[in-house]
Amino acid sequence: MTNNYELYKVFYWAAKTGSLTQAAKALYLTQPSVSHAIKQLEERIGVTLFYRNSKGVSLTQEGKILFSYIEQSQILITLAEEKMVALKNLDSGELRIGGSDSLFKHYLLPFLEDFHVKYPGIKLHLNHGTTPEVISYLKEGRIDLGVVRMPIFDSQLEVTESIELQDCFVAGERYAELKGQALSMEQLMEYPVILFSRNSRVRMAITELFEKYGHELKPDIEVGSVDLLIEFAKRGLGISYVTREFVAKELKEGSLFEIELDVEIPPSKVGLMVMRNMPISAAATRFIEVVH
Amino acid sequence: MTNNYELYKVFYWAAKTGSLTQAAKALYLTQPSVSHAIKQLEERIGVTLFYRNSKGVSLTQEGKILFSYIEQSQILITLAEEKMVALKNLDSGELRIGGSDSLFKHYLLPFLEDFHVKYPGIKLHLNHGTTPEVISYLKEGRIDLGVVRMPIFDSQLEVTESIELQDCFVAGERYAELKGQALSMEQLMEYPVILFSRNSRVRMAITELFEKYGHELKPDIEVGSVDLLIEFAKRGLGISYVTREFVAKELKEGSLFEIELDVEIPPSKVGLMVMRNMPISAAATRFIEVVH
DNA sequence: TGTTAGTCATAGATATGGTCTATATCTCCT
DNA sequence: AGGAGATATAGACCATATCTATGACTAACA
Repeated sequence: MTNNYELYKVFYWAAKTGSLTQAAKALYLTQPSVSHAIKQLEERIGVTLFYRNSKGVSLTQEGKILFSYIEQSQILITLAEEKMVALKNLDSGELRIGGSDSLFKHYLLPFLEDFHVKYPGIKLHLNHGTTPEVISYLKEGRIDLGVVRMPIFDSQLEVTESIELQDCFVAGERYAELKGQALSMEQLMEYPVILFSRNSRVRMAITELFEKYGHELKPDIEVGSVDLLIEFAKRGLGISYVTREFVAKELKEGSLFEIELDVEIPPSKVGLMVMRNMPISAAATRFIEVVH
Repeated sequence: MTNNYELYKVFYWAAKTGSLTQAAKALYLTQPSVSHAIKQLEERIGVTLFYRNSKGVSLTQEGKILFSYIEQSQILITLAEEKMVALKNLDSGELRIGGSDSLFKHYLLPFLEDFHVKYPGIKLHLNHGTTPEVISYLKEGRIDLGVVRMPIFDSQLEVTESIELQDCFVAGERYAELKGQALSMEQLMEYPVILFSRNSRVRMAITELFEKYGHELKPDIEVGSVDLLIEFAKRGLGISYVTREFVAKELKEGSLFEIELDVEIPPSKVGLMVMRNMPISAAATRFIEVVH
């Protein structure tokens, strides 16, 4: 049986209101249209569904049975449509973001707070991982949006640049002697260096910069979180390579100071990645606007 | 939002098969039709539902949410359609018959048995009552079919005549002296008469017959069931007025004998009543055919 | 690296059939 | 009897669902 489901909508309203005329009003149709639709439905399924009275219509035994199914079905469709409106209006839905812990904590946090206050119906899912992991999450469809350090070269991704961050070397009081100087790379490498683990974008960038000048930068200590980089530097275990904006507090209070180099370290940008040629959810679209 | 529900059917199949081409086959449409339908649905609800890949389509986050509702909805419609087919094929449904106990027992029983064996999916509901009760059950829609004695004069009812029954007076051995005679009404009224309760059609018929000849027939005993009529007569409590066909066994075995009158008692027919101008269920239609 | 075979998307022509207006029929109520 | 409701019917119309033909893209493979 290959019925036009539109007929069930008419049936539902006719049964619900007990009147073809009322159903027509509810559906913005004319009474003859409804009459015709009901007749057609009855013919197609081969069962009489309504008694036609002088004051309206009422369901036959079979009509009641049909209605018990169709009513549920129509309610579900109505709920579905309401849900879709909610999703579009950002009253509902979820936003899955991938990125590094440090970017979440030091960069995204205020945006996430604002967004959550403004759209409390949207569930936030934060998935941390390295840049390649975040990219693969994106490609697998496990996240809607990736937040990583630039540059990103991947033709499947659409990247929009966000703020610029400046990385730098910092140390604690133990190395106070280095304050105010501009060190050369060789000089710096005399000291114990603390770097983020190998697979990070920041680590790759500084390693490449040293290589460009013919040096191989090998850390004495390798850690897996920005917090540890900061903590180790503060305690005098060595010189940490960190993002300046992420240690703003420590620099201001003096527990860390910046060590200047005689070469310029290029700034790096934060990139917001989504899949190219893939539709983006309303929530993700709005969040990118907010961040940007 | 006033959507064409037909679009949800297309959406369902596209999501289910993960391919617009496959959905088109399932729906006996062409691929461009499906493509167009999906696009239209997306535009109307303002949400992108599918990722278009080179090997088919897959649901977006929002699409998955919509699908969770629509899937249930479509399943219900499918169940409804199957149920309607079952009703039409008499694999399912119910048949509600109103009538007197005696007609059920002595007249309808074999038909009911046959019908039940042939259509075991149809539930039978037997509602006993007097003729006016049965008629009001019909008008209230509580039964599909009424089985009563003719004649029935009610313009709202459509009556088809069934078999002819012959009522008669019977007595037991105690009144053996009356065997073989043809009594006059006066003679009969000398004996104790046992009649069915006042509101029955049979009682009215015999009362009217006596009135027509200027007699008032008043029973000495009035009972509420045909079984009691028979039992009382057998035990010699009086002369019962019963339907000959219902005491066939007793007449044959000799526990009762018929008392002939010198006037002819007109036979009465059984009528099958349904509401005029009201659709009749498939089950009721079939049952009437079987009985007739 | 071109070829092929599978996706889905688009454009434009077509015709189905849903919808309308006008009117009839019926029932109930005054 | 007449009016005010209800649904049913007939026929015209046009919106739009659907089709054909084609394009664009991707993946797999020779």
